[in-house]
Amino acid sequence: MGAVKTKRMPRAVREQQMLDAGVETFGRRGYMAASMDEIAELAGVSKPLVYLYLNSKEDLFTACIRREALALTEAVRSGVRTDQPADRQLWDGLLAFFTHTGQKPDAWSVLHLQARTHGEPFAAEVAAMREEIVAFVTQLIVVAARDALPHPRLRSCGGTPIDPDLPEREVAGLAEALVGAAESLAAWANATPGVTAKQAALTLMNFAWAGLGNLMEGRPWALQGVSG
Amino acid sequence: MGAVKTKRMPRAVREQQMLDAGVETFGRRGYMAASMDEIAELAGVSKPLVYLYLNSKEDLFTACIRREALALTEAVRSGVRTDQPADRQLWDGLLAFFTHTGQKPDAWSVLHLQARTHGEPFAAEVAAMREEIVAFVTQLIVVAARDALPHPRLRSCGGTPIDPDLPEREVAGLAEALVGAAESLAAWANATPGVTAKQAALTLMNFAWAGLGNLMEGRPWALQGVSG
Amino acid sequence: MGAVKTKRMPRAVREQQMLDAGVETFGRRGYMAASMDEIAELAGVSKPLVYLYLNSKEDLFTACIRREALALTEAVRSGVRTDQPADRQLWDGLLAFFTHTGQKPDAWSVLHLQARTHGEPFAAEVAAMREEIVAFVTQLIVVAARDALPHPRLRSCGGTPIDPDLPEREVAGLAEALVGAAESLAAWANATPGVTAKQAALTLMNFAWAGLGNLMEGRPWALQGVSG
Amino acid sequence: MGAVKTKRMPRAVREQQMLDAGVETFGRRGYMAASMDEIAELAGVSKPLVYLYLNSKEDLFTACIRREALALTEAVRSGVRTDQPADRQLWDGLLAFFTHTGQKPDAWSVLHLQARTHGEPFAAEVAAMREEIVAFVTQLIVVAARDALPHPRLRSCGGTPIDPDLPEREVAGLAEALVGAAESLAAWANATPGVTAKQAALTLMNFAWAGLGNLMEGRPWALQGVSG
DNA sequence: CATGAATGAGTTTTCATTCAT
DNA sequence: CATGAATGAAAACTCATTCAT
Repeated sequence: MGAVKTKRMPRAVREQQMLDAGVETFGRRGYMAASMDEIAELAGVSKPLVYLYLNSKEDLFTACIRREALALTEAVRSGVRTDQPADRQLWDGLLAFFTHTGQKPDAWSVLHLQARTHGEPFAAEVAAMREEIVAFVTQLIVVAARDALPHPRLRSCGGTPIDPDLPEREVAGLAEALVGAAESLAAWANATPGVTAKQAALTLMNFAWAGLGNLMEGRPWALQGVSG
Repeated sequence: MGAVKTKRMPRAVREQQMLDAGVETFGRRGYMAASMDEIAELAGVSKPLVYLYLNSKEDLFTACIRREALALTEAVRSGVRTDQPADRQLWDGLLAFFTHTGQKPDAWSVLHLQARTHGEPFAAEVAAMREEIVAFVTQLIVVAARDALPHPRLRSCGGTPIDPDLPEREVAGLAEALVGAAESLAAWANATPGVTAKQAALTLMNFAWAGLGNLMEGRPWALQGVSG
Repeated sequence: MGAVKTKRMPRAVREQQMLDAGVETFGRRGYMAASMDEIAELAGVSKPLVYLYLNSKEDLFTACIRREALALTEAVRSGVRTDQPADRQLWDGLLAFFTHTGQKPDAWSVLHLQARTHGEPFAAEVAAMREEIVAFVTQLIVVAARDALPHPRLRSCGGTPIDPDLPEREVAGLAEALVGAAESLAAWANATPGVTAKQAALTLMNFAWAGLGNLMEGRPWALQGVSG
Repeated sequence: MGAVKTKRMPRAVREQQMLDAGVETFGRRGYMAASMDEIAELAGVSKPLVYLYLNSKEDLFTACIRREALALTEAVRSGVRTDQPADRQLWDGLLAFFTHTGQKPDAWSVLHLQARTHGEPFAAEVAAMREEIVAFVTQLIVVAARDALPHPRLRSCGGTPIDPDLPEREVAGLAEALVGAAESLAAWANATPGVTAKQAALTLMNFAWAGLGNLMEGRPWALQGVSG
């Protein structure tokens, strides 16, 4: 499992091994329950070397979060081609997302659970990543509303939605819901044997796209006795 | 904040005070960072008494999770009337859910974050609650498919979906997505000042219902080059 | 050597045992070389109890310094009767001082060496005690100058010396020198077998008193080519 | 501050740079708190080189003590001309002493505080230096007793005092007191802005010389009820 | 010579947990 | 019942020291 105990490696390599061990341990045990002893052993080095290179448990955790957040956003980014229609972009993004989180469950645990559960130095780190993704999704929703599903209400929208019926707050909520659903499905797919990234993506696509579509077309869900 | 230090109370009352203190402390500090000292002090009792009644930190945490899970499901259950149409049931359930999580943020933090972040004894506890909710939502989806959006494909479905085109796995994924979205929106609503339970519920309703509807009507999202 | 391992003692007693162990260990090993493990063992308790009662190594050290500084000044104070002539007061004070430091060499090491060698939280603590002693000696010098060794220059001095020929700074220097000599002699007496407190006091009395006397009488040491 | 990082210097020079760094660091941080890392960096060399040249932290500290002890005794020795009268020799010695300690406060801290505070390998080192100074002062006292302040009691003394009324032990105590006073005044002068070496020397001269004088002349301090 | 890589052994400190009263 | 007294075990972190290059 852990790196083979090899002596005398350049610092950059050792650091990556340490981050590997950190992600694995933090992801499985949780931030607080993970001990530096265990991480060092898994990395195949002594504890002082971990401290020499990464300074502290907090810094190590932050470095893990940062590396994995970068890797995830990079995976999603490189899976999407921006010259495609919005729904295709969303599909590609989701597929890349579920593929990545499925391949690196520990990293996903670090980002999705551990980082958010342990207060401010860390939550902010992952919040930045999340905002980037939410912004990407928001953008897709807006673009979809204008290009793919043209409707008088939205016809002359610019980059930011100004339509009074679909205000910023609501779009933010939609993006939040979509991203939240994706995050949950990622955990579910990881925990449910036999669920592939493609299936997860398709499920979410089905769930979300038409709902968004109806919404854009001015046919929101409504019920008597309920007012927004 | 903590219970007033009063002497000689019946065991049941003392236990509830301890659980109150536990939920508050676990919710704010996290499971590991919460100390039994702090919890005992907040509960207004001595530490040995906490051990006498609750046995251990693990048991205390489990008891907190169980109580709050019960309270949440109970809140949702009692918000829903099963003689209503499916969409109304979903709406009522979401409203009850967001109202409850908004009123007890520490309890929600315990259930949503802490319990899932700290391994097996606890994750299972909250998973049980989650499954109940997912089952409820699944049921609503199935009922909606048959009653509210009748379609030949689903006409003769019983309590469990057996239609080959909408297999269990897919419905489970949809329910998972919906619940996940709800969970994320709960955290988002708690963290975003000015977002009410009603707004959160409406956002999710809009997002989900029409998507589900289209799906039920046999018009899933599709893209050339993508096959389920 | 250490306290006999007895169980269940009241806090006040245990704290004194811990301070005893602290003084002994800090005095012999030095502040930094002393380990909390060693102190706890010598006190006959477990380490957590030391931390429960004394909070930290720093606080423990400070408590040791404070207790021993108080004990020393108290010993000197109670050895002096203020209704006696100045030289007798000085003699009694020195005797009490050397007796005390001779009986508690570890405590003296803590005050004289360790506390001054380890920076600000501690140096200030012992500086306060020292200032009290220096003030007492200064007072004796001034009183002696007026009462016991009357001289025109000093005749009408009040509590504080205002004579331009014997300014505050110089008296402070003299007191400093006397106290410094006493401190050194205490260490010397402790290190030289066979030197009693009485002998140390007599040596210093002989050394200092006549010098102060001549000084008061306006016959300071002078050498050609040397100007103040 | 630290030595400029230059390559390829002869060993003797490098060693001096290391000792410089050691004295500065030990003097400021204390022996234990000083880290070899810091010393190596301040010296502008790598840590292994420090070990190659100086072997260990203990040896480095010892070397620092030894160099500075030598420098101090050398400074005092070269400030005194032995063809001068005893009081002049004492004056010159004190002046040289206070001047040197004032100019090298870190070195003085090493000798006066750190070396004596950290147990046997080091205390012995500085004790040797101290003994040399005490011997020099003792010699001055004896010479003064015979030459400058002749008195029947001491008339036929040789290099070592044999008079039963002024035995070795007592002279040693006097020298110890004088040296101790000097040491204290050195620290006091370093810590009190505006006190010059000359002022410190004059204060001590005034304090001590006449006392010694009276003593030599057979008029020691005496009080009824007190017997040596 | 000089250094980046590496560590064994130790430090202070905390915490869940139990007993005697 | 209730609590002050007490601890075993383990955590994060540091440091003097060495080796391979």
